Amino acid sequence: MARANDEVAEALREYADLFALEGGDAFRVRSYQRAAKAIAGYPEDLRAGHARDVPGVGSAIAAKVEEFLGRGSFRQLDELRARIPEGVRRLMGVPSLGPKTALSLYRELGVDSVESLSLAIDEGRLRGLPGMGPRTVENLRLGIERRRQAGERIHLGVADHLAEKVAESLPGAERVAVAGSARRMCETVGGLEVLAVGPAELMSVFTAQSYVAEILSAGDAETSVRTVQGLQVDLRLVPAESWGAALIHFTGDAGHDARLRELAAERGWRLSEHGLFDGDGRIASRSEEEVYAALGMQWVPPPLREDRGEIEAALRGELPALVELEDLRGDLHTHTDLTDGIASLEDMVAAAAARGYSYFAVTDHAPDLAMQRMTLEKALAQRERLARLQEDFPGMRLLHGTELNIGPDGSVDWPQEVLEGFDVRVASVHSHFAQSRDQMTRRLVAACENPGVHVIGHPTTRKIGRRPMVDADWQAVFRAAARTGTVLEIDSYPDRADLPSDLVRLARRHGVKFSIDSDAHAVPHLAYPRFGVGIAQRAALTPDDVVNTWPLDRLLAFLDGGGAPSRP
DNA sequence: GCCGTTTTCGGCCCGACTGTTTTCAGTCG
Repeated sequence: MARANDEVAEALREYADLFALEGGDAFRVRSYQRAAKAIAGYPEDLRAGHARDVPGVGSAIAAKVEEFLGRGSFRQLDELRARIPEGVRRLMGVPSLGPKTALSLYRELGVDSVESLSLAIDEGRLRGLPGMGPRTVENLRLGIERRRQAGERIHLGVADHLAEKVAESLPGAERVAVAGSARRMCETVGGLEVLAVGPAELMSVFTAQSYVAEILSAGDAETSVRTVQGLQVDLRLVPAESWGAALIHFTGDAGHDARLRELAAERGWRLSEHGLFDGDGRIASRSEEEVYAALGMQWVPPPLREDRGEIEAALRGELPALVELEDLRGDLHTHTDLTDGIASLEDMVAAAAARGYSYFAVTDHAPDLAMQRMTLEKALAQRERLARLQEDFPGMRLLHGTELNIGPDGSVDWPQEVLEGFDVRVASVHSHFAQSRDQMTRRLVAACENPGVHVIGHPTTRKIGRRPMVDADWQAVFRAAARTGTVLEIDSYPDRADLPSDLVRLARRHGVKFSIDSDAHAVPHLAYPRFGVGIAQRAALTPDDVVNTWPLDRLLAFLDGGGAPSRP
């Protein structure tokens, strides 16, 4: 499955949890957690490089990493695993149940799994334990129940929709904004953090909404509810003068925020959601820009706030100029009702023109996806319709494309001479998802090496919550894409979000170029690239990395250059 | 555990909320 880095990171996370369970020093726990996160996000494979080069990894953790790479574990982890059953660690997955409670339940009652906790609660055995009043026990019971039915994190498209609904339901607010992982454009989120400026009554307006299923906690400053879909939404009321500091604090992520507070502390100041203070004196708080500037750094775009080096870059004034939605000049992957879209060619093109694009590719499915009933006659007829439509849209170049199917052996459909008639050739995996890692790698590499293929569509084929990524040696695929000048798609469809940002980051290191496409099957889907741009920003892409920010001439020259490196 | 433009030792981020508690521990973000 994963790169060595991901396995190492998971082992360190487990070690951090077990270490915390035994009451280990909190600072050491944090060191293990930070190292795990840094290793997971490190672009080089640890097997090829030196763990010591990863920030947050010192000699002690480097030794553990080395031992893990050699034999799949390390001594200290083995020892903790021998003392604490796996189920005790999983107890910490129950909301409101942390390491202290987990260990106490295990030591006092032998509770070593969520199931045995459930049983202990039902039998009333928690009563009498220190800190275990009736409400705490009831909250544990509810927490287990909620966790059972809540399921997975949701993708950003669903979160975005809910965020709009929440904002609309608070008309009395002077200002409303979504913070948290949704603002950081994470591909999936576990809940929504909403900030508002407005009267105290907003809280009761909020809890009375029809989308609220349950009130989890309620205070003057923050209220948490669970929605009918099972998603947690936190609303925080913020004084206008603290808006910027609060946005920073609740946007996170936790690591980024902690580093900012350390920077403040180094200067003898204090940073919180209320502001940046020198003693009682307020230094900055009204806007994010003001707070970052007071700390001597550039404003950091939310998608970069992960404590993965952005703080240092911002202090040096060297943050990359991230690709923005406005930079996109076109869309290279869209469908119409000729195959599985629901909008006509004319409607899709008109909507694309309204977005101000300077080029637009229609890429309906190719014949091997038999259910789409594509034929050469239909494709050629569509090409003629597109040519006629072109006359109505002089400012936008219409490109006739196709979405090819990458067969199990890496070949694609349409004969070569037909293929050459298309302006844009996206090739995607639509079947045989369960191939072995070797087969899938060869398949994707072969598609990259096919000179008829311009773009690999939704490269991992994952669907969030429904289908896992295919198994492939991604480094090998990225090397092939870079070598052949094959573009890798960032499919913006929110349940795909494919490539995911961590793979985009890795691919970029290999010199791969990307296209941010909608994969639209209907007119409203043409707005999806805002999610794809979020993925690209999380991977620190600049416009030069994204071919559909380029002028048409440069784009076409790159595509038809068979991968010759292209510079602006 | 990690880390260093006052440091190789002694620091290491902040506040809200809950429940159980006579002043605070645990959890969360």
